[in-house]
Amino acid sequence: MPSSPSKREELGLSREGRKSESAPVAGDGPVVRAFGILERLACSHEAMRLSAIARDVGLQRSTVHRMLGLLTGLGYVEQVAETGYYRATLKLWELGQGLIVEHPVKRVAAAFLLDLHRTTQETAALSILDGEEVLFLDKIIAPRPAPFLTRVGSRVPAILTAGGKAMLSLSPDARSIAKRLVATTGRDQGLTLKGVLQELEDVRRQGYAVASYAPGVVAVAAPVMGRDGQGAAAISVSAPVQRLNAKKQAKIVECVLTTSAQIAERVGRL
Amino acid sequence: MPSSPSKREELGLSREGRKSESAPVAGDGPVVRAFGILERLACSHEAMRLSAIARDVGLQRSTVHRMLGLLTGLGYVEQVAETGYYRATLKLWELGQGLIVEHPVKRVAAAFLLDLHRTTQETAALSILDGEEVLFLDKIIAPRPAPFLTRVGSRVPAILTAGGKAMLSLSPDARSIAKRLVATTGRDQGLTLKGVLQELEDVRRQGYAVASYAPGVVAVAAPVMGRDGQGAAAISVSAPVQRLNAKKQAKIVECVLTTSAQIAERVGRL
DNA sequence: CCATATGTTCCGCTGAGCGGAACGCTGTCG
DNA sequence: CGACAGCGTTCCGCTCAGCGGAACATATGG
Repeated sequence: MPSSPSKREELGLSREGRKSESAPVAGDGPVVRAFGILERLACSHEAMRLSAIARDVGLQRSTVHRMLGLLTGLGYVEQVAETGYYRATLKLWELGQGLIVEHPVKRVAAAFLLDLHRTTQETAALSILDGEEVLFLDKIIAPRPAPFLTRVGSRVPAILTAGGKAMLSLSPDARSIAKRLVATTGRDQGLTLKGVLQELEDVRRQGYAVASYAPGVVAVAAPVMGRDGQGAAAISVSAPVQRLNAKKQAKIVECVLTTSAQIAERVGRL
Repeated sequence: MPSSPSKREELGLSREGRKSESAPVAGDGPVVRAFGILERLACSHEAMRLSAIARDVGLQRSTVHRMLGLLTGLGYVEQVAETGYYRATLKLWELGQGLIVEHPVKRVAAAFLLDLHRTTQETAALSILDGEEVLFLDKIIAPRPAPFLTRVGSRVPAILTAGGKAMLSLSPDARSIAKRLVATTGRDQGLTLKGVLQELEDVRRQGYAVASYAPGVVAVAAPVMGRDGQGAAAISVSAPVQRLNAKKQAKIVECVLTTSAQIAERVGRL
């Protein structure tokens, strides 16, 4: 019954383009353009001048001006009073917050994540697999935090993180995803398809994954099994190598495994 | 010299309309309609059928169909495979998360909020004043949480919360805001303009506010002074009345006051 | 002072979006 | 079983929202 043409391409939030354009949306319809402008603004972190936006999205200044008027009317954008620069408001955040609050996995996992943090005294995180990337849903950072590269709401290529490997190890299309990932992001990491698949197999067998995405911090992750046997999500504990020894790592592995099982059980019977 | 016509009306996220329509956006341009549909979907919490959306938003089914196609292509919406229902994706959340992470006040306040929670052992929250409403930016909930009505990302009429009063007490247009609020939401609360203004005056003098928005839980809040002397934000501590006595409340007041001063100092010299 | 870049307004043109109508499908009721 | 109702989807002619070039006003600054 369903169906829909629309090619549903990559999300591609282009994390903070600094001066890179988020996408030349010229040639599309008004709706696409409006979102292009809003996204550019949302990624910017600072108020932008009209012409900067126009340049980035590749549209006429007059067009951008009108669009910004619409977006302002809708409450997604505001002008800084003195400078006249444009800036995204928090309305987007409000909307998004309403979404995440209702997310079933994140909902039940929250409490367990807190427990996990308390017993290990390290950073605990929850992530899901979306396409070839891992999306961080929640994170409880340790008092003395390690220099993490990820934050809640950010994306990372799946094979690079422990959580990503954990979920990939249960995915039926792991092979094709791994292939593409090795070809693209794995290029400079020196990853081989064979090696990756072997590792995923190991992960699947032992039930947890280990990885070091940010330099100097290692993460241990276990998949949260959905009722379909695939990995619905992954929980992980990350700690700087200095604070880690064989014994502590073993303990963390154990905690992560039991916690993931508990979450899976609660998610299973929703 | 900025400028811009656009009336910038209420945000009005219409928290979970259940079956109320988020807005009859018919008669507007494509951009406004697209956002209307997306908002409706984002507030829904469950996947919706095409015709339900069309009814709520007051548009032709064919129109909604095309719009949903666009939104799907952009990655903001997806179809549930089996049922064909439509649902908002987490892209909105990702975008919003990028915004909030960079929010200056929330950034510096986060650590202090955690301290505040640790020393008081109760729920600590950070809110800002937007128009006549208070918007909750952050919250650290106590282990045994009280039955809160608010969540991060939600809005509440300003006079009803401790944080709102704290910020209002420093606002130059407190009078006009209070007037409108008393007329609307204060109607059933039995608030009088005179009483509210008197209370705000008291709050301004003593530097903190007390309120009980959710039944059975009282909150103590202090404004975080911006460099312009107005309240840039407010921090608050909430606790169920059972856990509260005069001595503990006094301690909380003290903690909240010192914390707000510390944050203000750090925010001031950014 | 002119030169440059910006934000803003104006206006004729055009195609993206519009919505009525029709089609295929799936249930449901008589 | 056929009639019916509601749904998602597709088609198509119409039209107005959006388009962008051009002109204008207003800073910056050399």
